[in-house]
Amino acid sequence: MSHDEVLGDSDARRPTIYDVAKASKVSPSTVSRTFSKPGRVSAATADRIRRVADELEYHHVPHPRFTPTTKTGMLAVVVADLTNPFFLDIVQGARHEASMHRNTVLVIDAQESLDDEREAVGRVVPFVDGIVLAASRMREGSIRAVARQRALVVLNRPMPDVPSAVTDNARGMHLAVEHLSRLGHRTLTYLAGPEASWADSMRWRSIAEAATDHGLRVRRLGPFAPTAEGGGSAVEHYLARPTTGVVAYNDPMAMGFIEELAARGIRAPDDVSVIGFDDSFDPRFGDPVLTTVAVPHRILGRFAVQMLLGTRVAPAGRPAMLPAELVVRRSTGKPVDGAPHRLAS
Amino acid sequence: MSHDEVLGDSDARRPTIYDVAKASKVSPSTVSRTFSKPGRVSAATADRIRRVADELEYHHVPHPRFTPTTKTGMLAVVVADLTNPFFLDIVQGARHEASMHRNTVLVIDAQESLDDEREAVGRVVPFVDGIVLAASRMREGSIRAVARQRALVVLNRPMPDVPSAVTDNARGMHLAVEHLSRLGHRTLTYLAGPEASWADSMRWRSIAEAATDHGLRVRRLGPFAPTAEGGGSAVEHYLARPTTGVVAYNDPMAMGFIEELAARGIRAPDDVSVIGFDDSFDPRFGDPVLTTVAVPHRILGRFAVQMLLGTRVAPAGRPAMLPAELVVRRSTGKPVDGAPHRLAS
DNA sequence: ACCCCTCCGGCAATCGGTTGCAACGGATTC
DNA sequence: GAATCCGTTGCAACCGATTGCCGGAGGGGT
Repeated sequence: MSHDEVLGDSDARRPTIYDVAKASKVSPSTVSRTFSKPGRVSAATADRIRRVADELEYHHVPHPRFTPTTKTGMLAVVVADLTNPFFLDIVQGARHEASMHRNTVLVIDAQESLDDEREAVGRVVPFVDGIVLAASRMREGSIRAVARQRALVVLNRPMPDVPSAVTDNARGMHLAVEHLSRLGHRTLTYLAGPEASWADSMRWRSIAEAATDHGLRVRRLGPFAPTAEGGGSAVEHYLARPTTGVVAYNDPMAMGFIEELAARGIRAPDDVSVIGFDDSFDPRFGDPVLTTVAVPHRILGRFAVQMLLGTRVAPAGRPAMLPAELVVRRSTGKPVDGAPHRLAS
Repeated sequence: MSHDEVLGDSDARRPTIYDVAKASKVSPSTVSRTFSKPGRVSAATADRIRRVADELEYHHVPHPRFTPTTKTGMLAVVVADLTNPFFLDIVQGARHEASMHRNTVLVIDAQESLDDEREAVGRVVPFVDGIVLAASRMREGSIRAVARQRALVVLNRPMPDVPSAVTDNARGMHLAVEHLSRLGHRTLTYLAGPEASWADSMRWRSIAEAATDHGLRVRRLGPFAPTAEGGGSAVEHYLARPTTGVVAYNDPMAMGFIEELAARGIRAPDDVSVIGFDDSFDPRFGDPVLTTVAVPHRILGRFAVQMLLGTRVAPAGRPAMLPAELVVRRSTGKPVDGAPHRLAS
């Protein structure tokens, strides 16, 4: 991480108090005091200095002895996609907890891009007291490197020896499969999310295990983008070999999937049962309202900030585990006779 | 804005390279090189220094000659409420444009709180190259003070002599009223948003004008919180003296209003026509899908960043004006006979 | 034995704004 | 006329990490 990568070039240099001092024939300290100690400089000289400063386009920014060791009261929260309400909730939780301790949260939307994430983290690291990576796509090595520089908490991705918190994906997936099994489903499809995501591989592994436990068959489809669009694009592949039950990597995918099905005249839960993950949508919206595995998003964000600020001690060495539960709403039901075969195109 | 307000107290001082140097009996420069110039220091000394640093809990942060004049490649976007998709879109537009110029966007959610906004802006200002205030609640004086320090763009609030962009609220409101008038509505209610918001007073003024032009009567209700909850809480007051047409300060309020009505057995558009503002919701969701005044959110964000980076020159002295249009969806229709009187409780 | 080159660590300057201390000059007071 | 005081300004140190330059130590070649 070289100089130029971190900070932009300073070719278009702004003027300094020294320039202003020279131009107005006073010492730099007088210029400094003009701006930062009102009244400490005579009105006449202050006026003169201000005029010169305006001319030179010197803009004064309060510069309270910022050194690499001073605390700034700012925390960065890096998310993969701000338009996913799941992350929005994490941010809200973090923000709330931070403001209780008079800290400011800076949100960074990495847009699922590894490069953007790395660059943003590199830029922000010298200026914040701590960092929350809410769903990092970075390599473990890079994350550890950051952790050596600043207080860091990783969410939704377990990392030994780095403070981290995850939700109990295995249990959540188990509940989902059990629910589908009880309803009478025998074949499932898993709509996979980003391959770089720990949660995705964890969820796939868990659904496979749970399916075996319940004597069901499950198939993996994807990867797709973890968005409504991604879910929609899964439909075509799905219809080649449909199943009565579908579990998506996350809620936006599940919703996009249901919509695209509806556009083709296939309805949930009548023809297909669909389960999402994260409980990220406001249950007042959507049709049908999505059955989903709920994780305590807001608490995750709160947790992370508490760990950063030292309010809560992280369990040493291993990630904290938060519970998951199944929220049964109206996108799941009993499979109809003949389905899914009548769907096959 | 004093020292202590801007940066947190530094009582819990972190160790410096000087501490490490003293403890490992080398000069500070050697410590510096150990971390920032790999290979420049012999493996033996480097190891020793690293061990001492670990012991003292010195964490090295690359510190690329940061001075008040260096550009950091970071831009701050301050929004009033991140959970409002309207702001989310502005952020996306800003983010996209910024990343095209290799800049990073830091999002700050002020949660409609003046204090939080002021504090956050004060903290972030020394470290960013520019700031976008997407819906500031701050006083004009404070905003101007910030503008003197850093490149600044104000959105949704016109400010003479400060670069700003607004949407054509008057025209948008005119279209909304015209639409309702054509459908046959004769009485309207405006659900007001935050009083500190310029957009709110502008929208109220515009609807009053437009109503006069079309010979309608309009009443103002509020202020309410600019959220779904706020809209819901408006219902009670509304029902005391209902009208057939309702225009809300923004979309979340309109949605919350419709929901709460539905909970009481009153349906839009059958019993009441409701229009929102901003077109912030994904039209795939919601029931009924909201008729709303659409403003080009994403373009606003893009615009702002272009003005910050100097890619686009702002019209001097006065705010740039972006067009608004009416998106007719399904929350508006002809008023039924007898309505609204049969609603009166 | 001499020269040269490389490797390594230290000295000191630098960045830009802040601040403790001292000096200066005019006005007031004895 | 000298002592005192206060408001104003300048000098120089400081913050913490980086970096150009230099010099000493050690190795290899002739």
